[in-house]
Amino acid sequence: MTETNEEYEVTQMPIWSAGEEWCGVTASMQLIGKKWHPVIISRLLKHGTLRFNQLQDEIGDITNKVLSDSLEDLQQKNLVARTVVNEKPVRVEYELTEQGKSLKPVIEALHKWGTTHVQPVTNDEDTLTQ
Amino acid sequence: MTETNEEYEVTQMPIWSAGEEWCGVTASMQLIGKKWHPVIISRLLKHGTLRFNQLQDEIGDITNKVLSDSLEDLQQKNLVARTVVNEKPVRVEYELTEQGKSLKPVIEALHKWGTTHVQPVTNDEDTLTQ
DNA sequence: CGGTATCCCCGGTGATACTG
DNA sequence: CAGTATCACCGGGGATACCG
Repeated sequence: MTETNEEYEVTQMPIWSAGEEWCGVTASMQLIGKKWHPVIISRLLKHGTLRFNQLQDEIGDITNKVLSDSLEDLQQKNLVARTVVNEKPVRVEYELTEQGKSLKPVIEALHKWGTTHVQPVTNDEDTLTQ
Repeated sequence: MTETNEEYEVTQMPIWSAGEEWCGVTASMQLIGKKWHPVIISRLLKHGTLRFNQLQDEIGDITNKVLSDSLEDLQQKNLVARTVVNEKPVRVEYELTEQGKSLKPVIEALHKWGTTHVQPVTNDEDTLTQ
């Protein structure tokens, strides 16, 4: 609630590194460094708006609780907005806030690097010599 | 050892999301999604080569064990190279591999977003109205 | 200097079941 | 449909001490 579009303020401590300026990398990681956050955000970036179960299907192997917790965390951080549409049955929609959308370059960088520099292992058989 | 410059192969499972193509975001997070990895990498990107204690000083609040563990992990993932210089006392240098250096855009994106969109909280007093 | 070796703790993650 | 409510686990992260 209290739809403020302000920046989320980091309260955890280790933000400053000794003798260095503010570490933006650490700051970012505190907001999106959780296991499922980047995937969730990338999904919302791609589809715009998604409902709970849609999100769950998109991601595939995430439990209710974990998805719920993650979304809650993302809301607190003002990266995701939750909208309840009073229909029958109730529909709940999730979308990125402006803050969240501003993460696009970050997610794209992650995606690009992942697809370019990481080799997936199709584990039908280990083709490793050792 | 065995200085292969190949791509690290992901062995953990949840790489594919249901009905979707390879998820590069998840892949990336499996490699650099640990708490200290991005900071370490950003430090090495900035300084090129650093010794153990230099790295520790740069980061500030990281213990021996954790830094050691993180570096070990980064080596396994072929992102960081370790060189032992036999002097007295022994000098050990860490630098990014080519793989590691290729992360530059990612780290830059994280840094830029963090410095632009996250407000640091200098906790001398809570200036929050609520 | 550049690490190991222990030990411990907490919370992120997860499985399962239940609800408005 | 969109979640809570429990309970449990496991390992990343950390403090401290020791070593070649």
